[in-house]
Amino acid sequence: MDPRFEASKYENTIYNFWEQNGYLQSKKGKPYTILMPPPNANASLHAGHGMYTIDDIVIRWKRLTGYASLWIPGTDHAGFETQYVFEKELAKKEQSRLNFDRETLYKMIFEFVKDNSGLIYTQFKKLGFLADWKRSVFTLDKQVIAYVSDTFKQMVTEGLVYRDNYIVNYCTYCGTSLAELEVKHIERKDPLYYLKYGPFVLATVRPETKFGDTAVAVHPKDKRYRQWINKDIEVEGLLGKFKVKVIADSVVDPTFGTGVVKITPAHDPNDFETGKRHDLEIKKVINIDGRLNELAGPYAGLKVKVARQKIIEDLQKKGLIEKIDENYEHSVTVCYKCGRDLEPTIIPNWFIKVDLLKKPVIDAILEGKVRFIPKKYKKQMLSWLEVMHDWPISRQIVWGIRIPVWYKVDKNAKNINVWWLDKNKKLNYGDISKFLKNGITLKEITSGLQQVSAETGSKQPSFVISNECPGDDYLPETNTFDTWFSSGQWPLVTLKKEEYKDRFPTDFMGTLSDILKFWISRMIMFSLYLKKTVPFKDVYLWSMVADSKGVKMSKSKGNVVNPIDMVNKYGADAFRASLLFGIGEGGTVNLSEDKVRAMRNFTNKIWNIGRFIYMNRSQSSKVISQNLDLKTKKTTDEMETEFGILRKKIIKYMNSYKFSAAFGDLYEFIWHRFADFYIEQLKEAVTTGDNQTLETLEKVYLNMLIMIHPFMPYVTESIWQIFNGSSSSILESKINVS
RNA sequence: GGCCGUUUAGCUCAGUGGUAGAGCGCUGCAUUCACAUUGCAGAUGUCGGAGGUUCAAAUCCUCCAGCGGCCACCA
Repeated sequence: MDPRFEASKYENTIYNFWEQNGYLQSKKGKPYTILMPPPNANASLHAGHGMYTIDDIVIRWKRLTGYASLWIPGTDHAGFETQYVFEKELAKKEQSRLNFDRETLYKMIFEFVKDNSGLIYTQFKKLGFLADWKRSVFTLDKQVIAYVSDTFKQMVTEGLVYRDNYIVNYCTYCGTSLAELEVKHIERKDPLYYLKYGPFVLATVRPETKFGDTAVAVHPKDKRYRQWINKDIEVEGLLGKFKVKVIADSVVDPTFGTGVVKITPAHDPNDFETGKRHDLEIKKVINIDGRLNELAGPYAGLKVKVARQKIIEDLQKKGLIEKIDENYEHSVTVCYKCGRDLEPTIIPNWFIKVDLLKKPVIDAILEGKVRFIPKKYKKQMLSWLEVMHDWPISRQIVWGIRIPVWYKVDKNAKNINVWWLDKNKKLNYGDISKFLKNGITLKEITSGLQQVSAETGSKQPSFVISNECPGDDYLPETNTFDTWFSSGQWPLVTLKKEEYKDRFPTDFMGTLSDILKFWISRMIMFSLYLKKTVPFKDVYLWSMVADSKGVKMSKSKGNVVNPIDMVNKYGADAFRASLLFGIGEGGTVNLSEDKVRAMRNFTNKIWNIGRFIYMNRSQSSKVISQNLDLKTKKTTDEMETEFGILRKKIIKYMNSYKFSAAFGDLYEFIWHRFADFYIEQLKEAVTTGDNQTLETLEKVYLNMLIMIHPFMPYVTESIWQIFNGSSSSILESKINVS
């Protein structure tokens, strides 16, 4: 044995050994199943992925305690995320999504993802993950698309899906609407304009939406304005005089500004709700390209921010601005992806009614059918489920599973807006009837199709749900499902049919806490809806991996630790252990090179204990064992007793998922009790040929190796094979937990 | 504004009613010894603050403050 454990010398050989000898597959025994949270197909490993180690520890521990543990991997197409990355690549070539029809764009992204996928699995293997890679599932695999489409069909049939014109947060840059979870709120200073508005003065940060005002609201109990309620007022505006109704609504805070609010249902979520309550007209003045439309008169065609400046100047000229508060602080909703201001706007969307679906989820959590570790996430989950609104599932991007809907288009077709490229690659936009009347064929439109937006409500065209095109006179819905709509069905598409009998619900779901609401909630929801049972029993949430000071890693801060660098330098075992050592369960994980180095030193300590025993074993194999002297006997007895106690403690910790505590105790025992104390005490006896003591040392040592194997698989397996032969595996060992 | 978490050594963090702990860093000593990626010894703490419960509180309770997370609202 070398005087040092050189991880790089063993890791590949050991992993290949596991792979070639079927250790990635489950063995006989009681089933135990973990589904890997699918990373983005085109991702490469970052520090956060390191936490998948937790799942691997559980898989290995369960294997050693006699379970047929199985870890099924997969990758996610990550719709919005991936298209965003791809569009950035396009932009480098001075192109944009608008240059391509949707089919071409889809194919291009598909190729892009294909070129970049596979890397993360190679990296996972480097970390030693015992996953059954042959069973990998991609969320755009045929059977997944079919399953997800069937779910949609069933939900439509059961009345759980509706289309509606709904105010959504729309990112004019990314070109799609976002769910509430995908928006970010930031605090910002913006000017608050006090506008003269007929008999009133009112405060707004968005004067450019005033062309879409369809009411003015005051608080019902506000005495100042009581006389105006339900009356029309005449307002002098930039486009001349107009009349607008005064309504009373308790959303108005009489102490804010002047206590008067303009209501713009088309461009503000609150105003939209208010508008619904008072049955107000909806006047859209901003198009989804972020520009004002013809209702804005001379300002039509201007982008929102430009228009705002111009409008303010013009209002000032007309003397319609009373004052401007330049230091107004408020929170603004921005796109979580590109950081730009979101435009609340009304576009047709597909929605899932969640009221009926979320109830069983809440019950299951309350009944403890799904447990959360750490416990605080149970409360967080429940409080979020309570306020959960209907889920807008349509995204106006191409990278994803298309909503399998086809609109019937006949001679009288209308109420369907289309964006399409003609033969000359020129983008056309408008109601489909306009094009058909001008002699353009449906085929021409579909071959260059970018987007379809069908009206809702009474104007909604008829449609059929089908994966295949039902006929020549149909136009496909171009919206795709929200990524979480498909990944939410992950537990329902990863197992083989026959496995649902004994591997479902699965046992453990270890994932990052920041997708608790996006993903975990939806998986439970879909599973309860479709399978009438929860998808997994225990959810283990780990927090963000941060740098040594607890600061989130980011390229701009320059504090990113590359896991693969750490693995190459110090070994996979050291990197894995550094994510666990000295942390609280569910807290921030601080990663630093110092810590990885400390753990590398520990692997070396484990190795050298083995080296000591091994050297003496080969030397003393022919020496006849002596009678133990009393002191030596007492020490070995103590050692065995102490290890016995530790063993029970570790089992207890592992059963309650206290990985850090388990590893910490093993570290303490192996280094500071076994090596520093017992070996030192017994060294003389062993080196002078006391075989019996050496055997006891070896027995305890090998048992220790088994216990720590889930945490440090490579060094333990390497030593095991040196002691027991290169065809043996530590994974064949059994830890008796009873 | 609501809920949750957190505050312990220079740094990063464990600890849970009974003598304050680890890793890294620091100081001194040890070298043909399994390992210097080592060993031994040591320094550094009013355990955020104030009250309370208890024979006994870092640990349980109340209040306050700082930090963090989640949610809601912001014309």
